[in-house]
Amino acid sequence: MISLYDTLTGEVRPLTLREEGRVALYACGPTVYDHPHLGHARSALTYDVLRRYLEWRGLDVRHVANITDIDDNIINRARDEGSTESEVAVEWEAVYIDAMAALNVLDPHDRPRATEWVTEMVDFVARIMDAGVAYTTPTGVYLRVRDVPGYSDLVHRDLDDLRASAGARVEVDEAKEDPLDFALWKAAKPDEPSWPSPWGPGRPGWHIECVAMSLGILGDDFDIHGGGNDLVFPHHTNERAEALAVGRSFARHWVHNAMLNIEGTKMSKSLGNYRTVVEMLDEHPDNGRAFRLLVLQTHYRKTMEVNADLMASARAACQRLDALARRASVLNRPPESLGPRDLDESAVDAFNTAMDDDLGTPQAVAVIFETLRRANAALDRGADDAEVLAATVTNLAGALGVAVDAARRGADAGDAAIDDMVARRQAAREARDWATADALRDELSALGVVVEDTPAGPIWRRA
RNA sequence: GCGCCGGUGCCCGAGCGGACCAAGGGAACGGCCUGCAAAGCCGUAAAGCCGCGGGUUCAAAUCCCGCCCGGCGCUCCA
Repeated sequence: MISLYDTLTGEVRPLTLREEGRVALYACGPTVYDHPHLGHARSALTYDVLRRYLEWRGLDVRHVANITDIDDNIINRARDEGSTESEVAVEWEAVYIDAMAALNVLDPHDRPRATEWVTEMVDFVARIMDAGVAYTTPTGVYLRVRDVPGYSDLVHRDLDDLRASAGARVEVDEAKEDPLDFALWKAAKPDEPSWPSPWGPGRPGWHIECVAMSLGILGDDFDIHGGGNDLVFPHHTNERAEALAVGRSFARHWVHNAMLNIEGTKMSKSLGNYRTVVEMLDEHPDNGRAFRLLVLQTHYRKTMEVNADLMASARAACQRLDALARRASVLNRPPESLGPRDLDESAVDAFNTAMDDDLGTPQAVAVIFETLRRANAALDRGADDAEVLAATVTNLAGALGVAVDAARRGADAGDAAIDDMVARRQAAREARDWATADALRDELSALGVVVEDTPAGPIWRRA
């Protein structure tokens, strides 16, 4: 049985599905107006791993991740660049999608864009108005929070308490009845993109988009709603209020991933430690995979640390995965020839047990590396179970989206020059000309190439 | 200020009442293997009182109280 922490109830509880065998998952995506940063990556990876694991367990998952392509940031960016909101959104959405692909994040089944759902949003707002829990002001349409029972349940804070701190950072709009009330529809300002509505031209409030799209695509009572824990309030709280206001059942389970720190402190532009996914990826060809492993090694609900040393150690760990695959590739039954049914049972059980318990990826990764050691030991003594153990490592890593690649000798191989040097070194070795062999190895080393001698001949890889 | 989450070895990070495993990854050191290496295996960590101080319990890293430190959130804004 798979259990997950549910933000609403504040406890780890069994995942009870709306429909047997099928999971409807909605994860909040980014607002596209700038480079995606490592926080976006962690969030996307969290739900990618959740989705992959559910599928690994045989469930049929429908994963929806939205793209917010209209909001203040986009409008400001367009204004600064002298371009249009649409151009900004299209440009940055492409960057985001490329970055996620580089991280081996599976494409969600649906990637709805806010601007394509405006009609549904207007309709949703209208129904909230009909329900009598919203009102209009010169600046837009607002939801009357006090009319929604249980409004603050998701944040686990008292309503008065919330109200008391409202406005601590942002000025309160005087026209609102209550400082907690929030915009469902924003009246158009000059030079801003707008859509027609019963309340005049304007654009949708942020929260209405996710309700309209999640309910619109997945239907009432869908299974899991996820996002960064910074979205618990106000975003998810308000989404939920909108759904409740019209009497619709919203998410059955709320999942939130934690933030990340860079060099021990929170990542922020003002501190200058703001890191984008593209920068991270550019620093090393294997960083995409290494970052995923790093994310997996910390539980998703805990703030994680990222720095250059940790990236390097994650890369080293990934190398061990590949090293095993290289050794195993010469076996009678290499890893790719064995399927999920042929794997080491104790390892798979331990892996599933860890993952079933609120996505225990750190323990799951530990199981993979313990199995890796067992596989290498079996290989050393030529034991029969080496094949199964090696395949287990590859499959379990794959279930988490970590690619294991025996052929990873530098994707940019084709380096005929290096192949040639390696061959000359091997010839020298066979002639017992150690001086020449070692000199060649030194040259290769200077090029960042490591040579490994195996029973099947030398193989090389980039350090 | 209010709410929530954290503080475990050189670094990261599991564990969250009890068999002494305080997992796993990285780094370091020793051994085996190797022509020598690399990879791999085995083993080690003369300082881990598991942030500090109390308490509960036969038993606490794991529960309770206080304190210190870090992080996140505190409406139309990741």
